Amino acid sequence: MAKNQYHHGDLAETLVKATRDLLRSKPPTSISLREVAKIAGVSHGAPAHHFGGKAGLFTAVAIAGHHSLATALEDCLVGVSGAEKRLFETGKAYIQFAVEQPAYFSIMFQTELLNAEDGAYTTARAKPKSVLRQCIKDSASAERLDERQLNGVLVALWSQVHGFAQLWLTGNLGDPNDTALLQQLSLDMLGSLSVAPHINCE
Amino acid sequence: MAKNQYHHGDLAETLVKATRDLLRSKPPTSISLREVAKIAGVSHGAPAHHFGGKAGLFTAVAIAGHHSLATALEDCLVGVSGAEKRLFETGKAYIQFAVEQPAYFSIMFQTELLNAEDGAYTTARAKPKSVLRQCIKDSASAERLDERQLNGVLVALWSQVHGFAQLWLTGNLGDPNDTALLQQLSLDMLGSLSVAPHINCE
DNA sequence: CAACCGATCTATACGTCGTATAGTTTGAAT
DNA sequence: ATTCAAACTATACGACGTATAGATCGGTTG
Repeated sequence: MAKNQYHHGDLAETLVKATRDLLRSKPPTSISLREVAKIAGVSHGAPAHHFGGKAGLFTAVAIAGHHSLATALEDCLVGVSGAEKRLFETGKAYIQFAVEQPAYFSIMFQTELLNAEDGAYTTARAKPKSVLRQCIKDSASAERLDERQLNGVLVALWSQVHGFAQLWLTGNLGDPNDTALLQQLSLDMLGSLSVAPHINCE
Repeated sequence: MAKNQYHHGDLAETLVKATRDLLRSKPPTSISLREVAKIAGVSHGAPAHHFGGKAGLFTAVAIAGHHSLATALEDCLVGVSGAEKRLFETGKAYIQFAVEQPAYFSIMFQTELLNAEDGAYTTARAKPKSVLRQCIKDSASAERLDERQLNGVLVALWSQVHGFAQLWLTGNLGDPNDTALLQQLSLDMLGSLSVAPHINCE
């Protein structure tokens, strides 16, 4: 809280927030520690003390991102009933999170920019996964699934929404600015789970 | 071919190949132009002339990667019959490509490192997509699908294998070195298309 | 055959970056 | 009041991407 140059209290969080703000307008790769430090009003050497280096700062940002994503996945379900609908909403929320803050989302999974072995990071990134898992587990027909099948569905669903997000953000599915197309494609995709089996039945 | 310092003929391709080799042992982010130039035995300013800059070189590598991926997706189907089996094999091939050369695969979709608007790049990255599309189109029951449904299935499938690849490579699904787990998870996932509808039926 | 010329590559320089290190300041405990 | 660890600054260093001017080559033209 203190505005003194030294010991201003929560520089760490300030730096994380500054990085998050920068991520709204530019990708992780083009963000420099010096730029973050300047925004926070500290010397460019300060971040290293709190985070050990650039990877450390990015890791802290990624951790916050995973917590934020997990929360978003939980919040999208308030007042939503029906197993199918709940799964559908969760998928939409995952994609929405990624699309609304592309750079924030991307840094969360760009392990070569992070201290991927950091315990807090591995713990944090397990949260969205467990929310998805619980969501699937709650679905009515999931009771018939054994642990391995449940995990298969989890991986399949997670992969689907995650892959869609990245493919969309990188322009592989069409113009990333075409929100109408995004709406259509994401719904078609989430709905195609009931279409896909036609293929399996040859 | 000439070993003279000047005009050695195909420096461009030499640089691309050198980059590809580096990608076997380190991620794109940690590769420097100067390092690539040194391997190719040229001055560190040379790459800029051929590719305009780092992004240009990476774009050339990404283009080669997409061609390579498209070829892999085609080659995996020789002698494989049955619509379901062919789709299955294509999915496996996509994942295999990504897992065998993680950095090569990742640079292909890391648009912030590339000249994403480059025509040759956008053309090249459309190839794997069209191979997938044809594969789906060839499946027996796909005849019943209209254009939009077909596209929905394409996006769903592509998203699934692509997302799985990235989640796996970033360690989100388990130890990336556990090949047995990879085998199990990928098969479970690809097979879960017939399990998923249970969820939709509530 | 000789002069030329565009393309290819080198040499050099510049600003920015991440990081390491030594020094300075602060708040709190003794 | 003094001490001390933590927080932050100041400085320096090597590596990087890029721009630019110069050197060198192959091929073409007269």
